[in-house]
Amino acid sequence: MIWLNKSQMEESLKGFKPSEVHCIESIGKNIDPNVTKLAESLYMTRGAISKLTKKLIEKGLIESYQRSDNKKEIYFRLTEQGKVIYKVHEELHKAFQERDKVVFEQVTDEEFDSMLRFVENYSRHLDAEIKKQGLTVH
Amino acid sequence: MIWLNKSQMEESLKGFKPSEVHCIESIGKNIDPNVTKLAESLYMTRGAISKLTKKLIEKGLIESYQRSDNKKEIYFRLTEQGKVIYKVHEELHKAFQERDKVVFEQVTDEEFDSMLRFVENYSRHLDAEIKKQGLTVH
DNA sequence: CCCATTTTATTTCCCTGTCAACAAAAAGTT
DNA sequence: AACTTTTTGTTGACAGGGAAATAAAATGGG
Repeated sequence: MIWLNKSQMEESLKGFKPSEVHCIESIGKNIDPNVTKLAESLYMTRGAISKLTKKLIEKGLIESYQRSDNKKEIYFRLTEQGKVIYKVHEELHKAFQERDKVVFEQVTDEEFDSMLRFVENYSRHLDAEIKKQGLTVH
Repeated sequence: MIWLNKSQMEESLKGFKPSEVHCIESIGKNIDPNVTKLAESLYMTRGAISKLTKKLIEKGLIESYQRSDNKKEIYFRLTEQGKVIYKVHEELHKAFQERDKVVFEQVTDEEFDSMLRFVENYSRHLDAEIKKQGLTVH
């Protein structure tokens, strides 16, 4: 086990695009993710995911596999190298959370609740408006 | 003066990309905007603005002009056609505000203040962190 | 079982915006 | 004034991602 500090971790992710890291993250977190699942979880088109996974396979960070009872869907898993990136990203995420903790700690429960309530409210409102008529939101 | 309802306004903006409308909006709001000013206000590179304005000129929505005492900077203004788009967008914006008013009215002053305070706090924190060391935020 | 429909993944084409190189003008320095 | 540096705008190469067309497999209905 090798321990890296924050800048070392950042350095080791330097060679990868945010979208690639996000894709690795999503593959690591989901169970049996396929193109469609990844597209939904990353809010991208299947076409984009198809290209992204292809690139990640070429880089040796992920690999694809199929089920014996399904010749259509293609699933992905992390390679050992991919798992390293996944871990580094996860640790880096924690480090940033730790760094920013002070700000979030100052927020009281009441304040947090009211913010959450507002966001949920607005979200519900927009969903309703979208359903009501067109597709535009703003 | 012609009055349009919301869907009619949306329809009349259909032929323009969001970036184009935003650019028109920014040109309409700023005084003597040049490429650099627009780039800053729209958080885009000068290259992107240069191409965008070129396209808007071809479409006849804006026109460029120079100052007699400055042969370098190029300013933009809306044409009559551009002003129409500007107005429609502005009205549409108001319409959406009106539509969503109910949600925002439910937020009390205290709640609003606490949200604002949090955001300012976080923003200041991130600025400080960026200054402190690298350029990364997350 | 067979055909129509749906789901899934891939590919091609296209558009948008960034980056880096460049040219021209302005500003600063000596 | 003559130079260097900075600012400003433009261009071309490039990459990322969306839309639509396509192919292949799965599902559903008769």
